[in-house]
Amino acid sequence: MQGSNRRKLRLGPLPEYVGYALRRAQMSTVTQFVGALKDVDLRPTQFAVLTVIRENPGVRQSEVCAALGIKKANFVPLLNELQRRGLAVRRAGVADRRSSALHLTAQGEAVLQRARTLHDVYEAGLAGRLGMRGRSQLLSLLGRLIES
Amino acid sequence: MQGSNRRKLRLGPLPEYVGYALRRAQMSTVTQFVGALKDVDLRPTQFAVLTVIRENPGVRQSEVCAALGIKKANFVPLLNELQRRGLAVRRAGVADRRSSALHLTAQGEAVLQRARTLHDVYEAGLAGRLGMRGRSQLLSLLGRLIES
DNA sequence: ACCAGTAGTTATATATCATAACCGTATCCC
DNA sequence: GGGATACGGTTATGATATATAACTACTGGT
Repeated sequence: MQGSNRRKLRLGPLPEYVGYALRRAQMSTVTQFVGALKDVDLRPTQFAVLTVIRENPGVRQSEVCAALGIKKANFVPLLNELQRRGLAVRRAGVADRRSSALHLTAQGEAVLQRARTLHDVYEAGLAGRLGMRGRSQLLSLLGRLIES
Repeated sequence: MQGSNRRKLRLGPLPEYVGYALRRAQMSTVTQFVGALKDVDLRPTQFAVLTVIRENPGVRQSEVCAALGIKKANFVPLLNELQRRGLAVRRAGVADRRSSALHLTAQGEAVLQRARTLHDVYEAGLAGRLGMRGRSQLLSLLGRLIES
């Protein structure tokens, strides 16, 4: 990343730690993700939010938050940005006037469509490293860590 | 996390994405890590830095940065904090007066020792979810994602 | 009509991650 | 040996992520 400090350091037990390996893997994949989707300029969380809204037109903010593990307070600026960019909108709730119903705009649909194409390339790159079998094993193993 | 928005949302293709699964798994494990080590009050990065210094007494900052994927600029406040807490020290470099040689203090050694005990419990919890075989598979698969 | 709870917002603090510019020192090389 | 160049570390700064508490507006039950 910088400097040619290529004297190999001893990492001790770190490489044997699941948490450490997860951290490093995630740092690496996020970087790749951002690079792969830079044409549509979407970060992983934004991509996930758009996807959930698209799959569930009219959802409430708190539902998206619960589904993705985002705090409702942090969701506000996140959605503001998507709205500012014309990708998603808050519509007034019909039954419950406290809540807003989230929808993608036509442009949001288009951008998400394009993002998916780019994401597919990125995902294929990961699958290439893992192999088909490895990929499904990984998904299964990570799933065991997620369930709280 | 909040609200009883337990209407199951459709997540679309998200659960099939390696990147998304990694993200969720890491969110979950970091939370567990912080909880497990709250008695010694170490975050994952601090724990990793102390470990590397301990394994390589006298390392330079940039070496630790390269080994752990930390930007040198961000390493400064990180180490400042460890030094402020009396866990690590910068000693003047002997051969090269630009660099500082990093060492753990006696207290740093003690805290790291204690941290490792706590970390072992946390790691065992993860291993319990994965199984011994699953754990080593996971480490292997994550390793394939890390090599850039 | 009251009141407890919910949806969303605001304000705020901390941690994380990235870039660029800078200082002092070391190295290279003529 | 002296000047260009590179390196180690620091500072400053900005963007992003994450967490908590308090507030407004509204809901639903009794």
